[in-house]
Amino acid sequence: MQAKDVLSIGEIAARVGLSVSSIRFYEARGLIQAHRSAGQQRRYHRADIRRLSFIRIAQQLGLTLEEIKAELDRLPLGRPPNARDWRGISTAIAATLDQKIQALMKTRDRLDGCIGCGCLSLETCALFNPRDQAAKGGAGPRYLLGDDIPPATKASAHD
Amino acid sequence: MQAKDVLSIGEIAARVGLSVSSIRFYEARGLIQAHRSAGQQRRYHRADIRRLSFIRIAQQLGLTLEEIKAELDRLPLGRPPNARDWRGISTAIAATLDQKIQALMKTRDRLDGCIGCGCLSLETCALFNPRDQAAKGGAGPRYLLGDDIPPATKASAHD
DNA sequence: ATGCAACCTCAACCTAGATTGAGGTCAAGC
DNA sequence: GCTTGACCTCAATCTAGGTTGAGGTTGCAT
Repeated sequence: MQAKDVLSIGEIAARVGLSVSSIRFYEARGLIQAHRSAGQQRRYHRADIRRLSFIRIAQQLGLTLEEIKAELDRLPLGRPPNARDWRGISTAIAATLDQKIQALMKTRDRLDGCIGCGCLSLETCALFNPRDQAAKGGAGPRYLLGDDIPPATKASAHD
Repeated sequence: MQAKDVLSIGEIAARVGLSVSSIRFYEARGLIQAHRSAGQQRRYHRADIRRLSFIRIAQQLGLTLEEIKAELDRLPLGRPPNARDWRGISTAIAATLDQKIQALMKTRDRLDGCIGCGCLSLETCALFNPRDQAAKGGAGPRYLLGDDIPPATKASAHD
């Protein structure tokens, strides 16, 4: 297990369990950079393994690439990040996760109330109220989980 | 407030707080049906208000349209669903939600362990382990939340 | 010095969940 | 009976997060 300091994209992909195409995609999105060989092939440092692994984990945790980029942008520029740097941003992400869990539990409780009260009877039900916008605007269940709520859409619902 | 029994798509859209285009989209996806006027315009029944509202709520709860369709398909066919029918599927959804919360909390705990153990040190870390596939395969954070885990992808990671 | 796997770019395609626009029809009020 | 807003279909576009393929280079081992 010789400590190889410079890796090709295929090598680093195998190391972190990502596809080559994803890594190029992340580069296009600004989450990672590579320097190039004389023939324009991407070359990575050992430290990039950690960076890519972090991306993978953060995705498992439900963060968008935008969010992940925001965290990564807080890493130091001049030197490779150390354990403390990583611990810092992991802690930040744990907090984000907590918020998402809280939001989900709150919603769960509301649903409970709705079921309990013989609800789904409209008008009185918070979940059924059209003015109670939450799921509009993007793909996926994201708003629900604690992200920005987009400004109310046109739905002129005067029921 | 006259009880109108038949509604146009614009009317029902306003009632439930959805856009007209979404409702057509849901129809294309098989979540709702309309009968048609002589001139091919969609006509909805009062009972469809509840159906569409349910779709909205279930989305807020983070279900995909596929999942929502699966629930709706369990409603009776011959008659309009009653309160008990709705209560039944709401309960089912509460259970799904619980699973998602559990999964999220478990992941949160794992992250905690990782931070605590001075982790992010690779090799030993469960979250950092490439073989620990979870976020691959589709869009969004969905697998994480307890959905099907897709079969392991090619990543030949023999680190 | 050559062969071939791995790399390069760029464009097209994919799913989910829609919105927007073009071009055309319906129906209700005056 | 005509105007006008609401409706119709169908195709294109969008975001997120990628994959796939075409067509063309690089670079390492023999």
